[in-house]
Amino acid sequence: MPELPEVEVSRQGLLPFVPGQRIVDAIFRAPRLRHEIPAALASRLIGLRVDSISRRGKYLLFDCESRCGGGWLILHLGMSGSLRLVAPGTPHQKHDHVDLAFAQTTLRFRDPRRFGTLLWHEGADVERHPLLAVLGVEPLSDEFDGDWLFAQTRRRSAPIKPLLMDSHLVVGIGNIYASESLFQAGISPLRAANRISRERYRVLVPAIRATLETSIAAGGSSVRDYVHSDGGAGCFQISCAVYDRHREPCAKCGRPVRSVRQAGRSTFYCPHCQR
DNA sequence: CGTTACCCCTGGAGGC
DNA sequence: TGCCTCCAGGGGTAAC
Repeated sequence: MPELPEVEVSRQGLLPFVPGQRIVDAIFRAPRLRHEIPAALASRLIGLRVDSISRRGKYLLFDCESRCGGGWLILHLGMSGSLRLVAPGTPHQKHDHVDLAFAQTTLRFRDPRRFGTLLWHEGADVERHPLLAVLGVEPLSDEFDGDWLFAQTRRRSAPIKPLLMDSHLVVGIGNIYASESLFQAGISPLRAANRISRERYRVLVPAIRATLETSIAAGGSSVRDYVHSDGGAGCFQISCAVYDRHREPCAKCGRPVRSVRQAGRSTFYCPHCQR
């Protein structure tokens, strides 16, 4: 489920409850998610205080006293991961793979498909972790603007849509918001990135930013429900203009939305409104 | 170097 | 009801 907005909203949901708390227990019920979970990780974590929670792309970064002998817990929700805060002692259900227990609450990670990731980085410099060091710019940062993306795509002949999803270029834009942003900007997802004008990139980038920020704001209004509920990601089913609307009428022109496959992922767009 | 195919895994939807 | 196929909001790696 999670794209950047879901990860950010999850982070915001944890902020009032987790930072400042000490890990009193760590339970790993699966030997591995995407990566193997070191057998010694639980004992390494117990006793450390979570000082802050930050985000890089779709990774959540838990600062566990990293500047005084600790390190960073790196969490990626993958395709089907979700976080919840539950009362201590709450029975776990299927696919509840990780518990981080604090004095008053337990952070529980559920991930049916196990594409998620849990990693430990010893020491303070988490940005130098191999998986983080190669990441591109944050889409909500000032650095990410139309001129920058135009410059970055001069030698890229791939279609723009899979490029927007390339985390080595820009992080956090997943399959839904890539389609939605391109629809808002009126750009065909099939168009080669190096055949899009600077002016159109100056429309696309704000469209991406607006799409992500709108979604964060919508999720943010129900943050408590999200992190505290055991329901799914219902609050994130923001109205999509084209995503998952194959053959439905386009909101702008009424002609049918088309679905195509690009780099193994479904793309939705309006052939009439997007060029 | 840039681009794409494949793979990891479980579950739900729909066809027969 | 069961069985099969396909699909799913991610991303690292290998091969072209």
